[in-house]
Amino acid sequence: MKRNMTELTSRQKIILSLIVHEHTRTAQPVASKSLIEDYGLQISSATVRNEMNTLAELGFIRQPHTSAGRVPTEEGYRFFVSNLVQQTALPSATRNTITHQFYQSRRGLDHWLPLAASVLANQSQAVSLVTAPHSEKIAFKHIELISTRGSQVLMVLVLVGGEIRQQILALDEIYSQESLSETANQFNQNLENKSLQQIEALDSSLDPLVQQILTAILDQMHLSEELVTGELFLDGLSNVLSIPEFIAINQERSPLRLLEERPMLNDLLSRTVLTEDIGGVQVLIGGEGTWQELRDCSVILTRYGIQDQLSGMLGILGPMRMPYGQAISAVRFVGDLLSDLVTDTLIE
Amino acid sequence: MKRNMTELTSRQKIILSLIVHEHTRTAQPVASKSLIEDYGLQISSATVRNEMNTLAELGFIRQPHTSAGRVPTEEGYRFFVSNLVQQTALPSATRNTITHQFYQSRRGLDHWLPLAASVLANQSQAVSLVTAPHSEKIAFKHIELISTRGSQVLMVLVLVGGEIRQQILALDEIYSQESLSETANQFNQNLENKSLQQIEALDSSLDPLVQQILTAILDQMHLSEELVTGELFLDGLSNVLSIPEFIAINQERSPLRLLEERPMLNDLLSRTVLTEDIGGVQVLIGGEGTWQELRDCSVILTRYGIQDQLSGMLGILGPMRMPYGQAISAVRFVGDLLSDLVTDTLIE
DNA sequence: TTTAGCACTCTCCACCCGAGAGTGCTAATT
DNA sequence: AATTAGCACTCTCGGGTGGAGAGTGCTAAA
Repeated sequence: MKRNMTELTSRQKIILSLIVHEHTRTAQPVASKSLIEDYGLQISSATVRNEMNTLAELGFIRQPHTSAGRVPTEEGYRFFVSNLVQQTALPSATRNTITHQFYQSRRGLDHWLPLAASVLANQSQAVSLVTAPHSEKIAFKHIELISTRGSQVLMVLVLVGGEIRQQILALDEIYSQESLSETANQFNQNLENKSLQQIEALDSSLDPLVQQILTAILDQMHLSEELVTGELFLDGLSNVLSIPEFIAINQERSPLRLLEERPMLNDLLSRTVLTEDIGGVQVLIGGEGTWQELRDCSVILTRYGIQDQLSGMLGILGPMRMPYGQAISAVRFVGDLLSDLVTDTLIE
Repeated sequence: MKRNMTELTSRQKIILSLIVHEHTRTAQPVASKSLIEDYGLQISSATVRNEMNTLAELGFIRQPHTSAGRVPTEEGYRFFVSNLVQQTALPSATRNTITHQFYQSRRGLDHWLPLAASVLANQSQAVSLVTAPHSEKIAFKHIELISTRGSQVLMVLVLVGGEIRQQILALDEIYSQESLSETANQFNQNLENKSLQQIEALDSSLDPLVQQILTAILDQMHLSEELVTGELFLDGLSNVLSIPEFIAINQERSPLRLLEERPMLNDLLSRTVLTEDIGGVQVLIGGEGTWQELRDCSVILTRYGIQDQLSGMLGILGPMRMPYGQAISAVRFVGDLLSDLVTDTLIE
């Protein structure tokens, strides 16, 4: 029994690839005979069966029952994705169409993020998720105080990177718009590009207005530190409703719960894609022992944005039986596209 | 055969109510015998069957097949909701818990809206949706121009009602932050509380900077006119995965598509809940002939906000077999709660 | 090392059958 | 006239059976 995975003969690799391919296509166990017929292999089904036995010993494929065809195992998919998958680049016509959708009428992130989710969902026929980009280090850029009604003030805080946070402040007394603007100006002059830590270290002023606003600023900056603070764009849910893996035995264990429970999602994202540089695509197959909900699913994730400055995440969630080549290409393509867009509109 | 629906005898009403109740509980056809046993009726099953025949003639219940129990029809549910449903107010302990969640640490809409979706989903065990509130009439409140990099400028536009819209502008030439601030101030002085129409009617200035910004403002105000422009908060998807009505025969017809396709959703919302005053709860049963996707589902919707000023929508989407009493109460309760919160923090 | 041949295994589907749930109808009762 | 007991009838559901067919494993030959 060969232990080293890379010692597969090229024929074994071909057969494994074909099994994976055929199984993603038909969702059925793959028979030795159908393999040589459908792909025109110049070897007999008996030979294929012999090789299948070897692959089964290595743990890459298994039989649902005696005298059934073969199904890739989790290990099999993992080997396939690591060593055998070939990126099937999107057709250039498709690429152009997508790019055009993004660049027409530059509407900004609130247009691009849902569009990215929609494109990913369509291309992969799976569930897609896209998070808003997020500064690596939280720093003050600009504040605006707008008098609204009585002592209520709308604070609009812009962080370096372009993130906008708003809050309604109920101040102790009524201030005129002039004095509010003046106070905002002071903040803008003194705090520009200051990090959260630097601002926290400032001597606290005694002016109650300034004090109150400073507290609010710090609150908002702290909130912004959370990983997935703001919006999460999902799409393609209906792609996946008829896939048994997603309905699972009981609904408590459905993989979709992962998308609804923010703590779980944060955990997943921070443990995987956050460890990677921008541009790298990570493939998580079968929950890797950690996420029970993902037992029969795979997740493909990447980061987009600007290294060490600003980044968000995007990816797809689909059944383990998934066209990895296409899916990885789609994730990479959309990720790169968003990175370009974000770079063009960076708020320094 | 009685034609007038209100001519049901009180016993017929009771039986219809019980059938609806029992069917939502068990998802099974309801037998005459089980009805008198489980609810302790003082009449015989034969009498119940006679009444059932009348109800069947009126089209309120039907038999899946001869010699099976009875199931409410769409019409039956409609009659039940219009005439028989009794609001089962949420337990006061639950109400307090929920209210407390909303009022603790007043973080604003970005906290409340997902919370509302989550509460609705939990209370109804269905899919919930919440849209951000939206001004009835679009009017300018405040603008801020922030120089970022080169000739790029971040425009932050605040509308009356508190809606914030942002856009990155690539200006023709590089302007200093001072001149940008000055321009912004001019806008703030001249445009405050001006409606979209009023601003459109203004003489176009010849200053290229002013012209460019005015165009951007109008663009953003136009975007804000769309019904569901911004975020849509969904929750409870996993509640519904195991419900056959949602998986439907083919995934093209899944009711969940309605939540993913913005045009469809806009259509649904504008045709139903938009016609209603704030506080009114609308129940849409079985798509009412218009929405094929909702054939076996019901939607309960309401508006929240401030009449004629600012409003958003919230509601739930569940199987037609749904505990309407609870669901309607939950929607009404959360709607009222959000209305209060929005009123407290109105940006005039 | 590969392959043809063949017996063997297991699934899948169609069919049947009996039990049981629930009704509709009729005749008796209130 | 309304209600009810009684009973025959209908239809579903679940289990069991059996045959067809798909696919394998093994052996022996090339």
